[in-house]
Amino acid sequence: MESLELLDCCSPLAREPLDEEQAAGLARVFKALGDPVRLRIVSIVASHAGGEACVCDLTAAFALSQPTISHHLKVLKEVGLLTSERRASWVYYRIVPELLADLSALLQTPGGVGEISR
Amino acid sequence: MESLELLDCCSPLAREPLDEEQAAGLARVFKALGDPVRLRIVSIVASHAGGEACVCDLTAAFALSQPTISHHLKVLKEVGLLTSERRASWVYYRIVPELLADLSALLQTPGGVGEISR
DNA sequence: CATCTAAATAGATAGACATCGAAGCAGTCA
DNA sequence: TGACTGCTTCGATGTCTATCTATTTAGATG
Repeated sequence: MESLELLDCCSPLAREPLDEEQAAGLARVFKALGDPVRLRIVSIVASHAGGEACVCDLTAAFALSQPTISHHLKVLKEVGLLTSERRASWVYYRIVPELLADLSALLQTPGGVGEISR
Repeated sequence: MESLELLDCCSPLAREPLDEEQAAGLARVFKALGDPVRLRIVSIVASHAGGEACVCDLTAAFALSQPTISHHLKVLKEVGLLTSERRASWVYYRIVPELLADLSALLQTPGGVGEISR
């Protein structure tokens, strides 16, 4: 897992243009979220009791093969949105709230909704 | 442009799992942001003087052909992240801050960063 | 009108990706 | 140890997409 100081700190998109490197790093994360199945996986994990879900919970939630779910989990983990931990027979996935918070801050319209335009 | 009540209202990802339809709609938007060029376009437009930029501003910022930039603008517009307006010979693009704000709210960790895990 | 410039569309192509079944790996348990 | 279960990895495949060049559309202007 590569480090993910994509944002120096909470700078909103609108303050200044992203340089190529920042854009490349952030785009990887958004691309990971840019699949309906992965978005649902994230939301299922995030809202699951205890803040974690095992792969079996997830495969049960989709009409997709288990390897496909595993693939999506790998993608989400590679960009730093999820972590995993094996306990006994099961592997549990958790979200990384810091990264979600970073993305949230990035997208925040400075000064609040509707202040920039309109 | 289809309507975009993707979020009933600012509900964070973690409150409850997204249903298929919500996930599909949101994933389209994240996918649009999931390309480095498009992310930079959004940031350039958002941070540009007056809150708008013409296509010529954007083509000048990339080592890409004009049709390629046009393609990316179309994608961003189709998911509702940008609007465009023609004035004289030029077409000006603006961001839609409401949608960015919705996404920001969606990704917000309920209760603040780091409260859920760790 | 003829011409020029800005932007969009069309068509082609190479690379990426979501998905599957099959095979491999890792723990558990009798 | 052997068999079983949960998950990951591998390899193949059909679809999607980022990019290009060429063409077209739309305003402006002489």
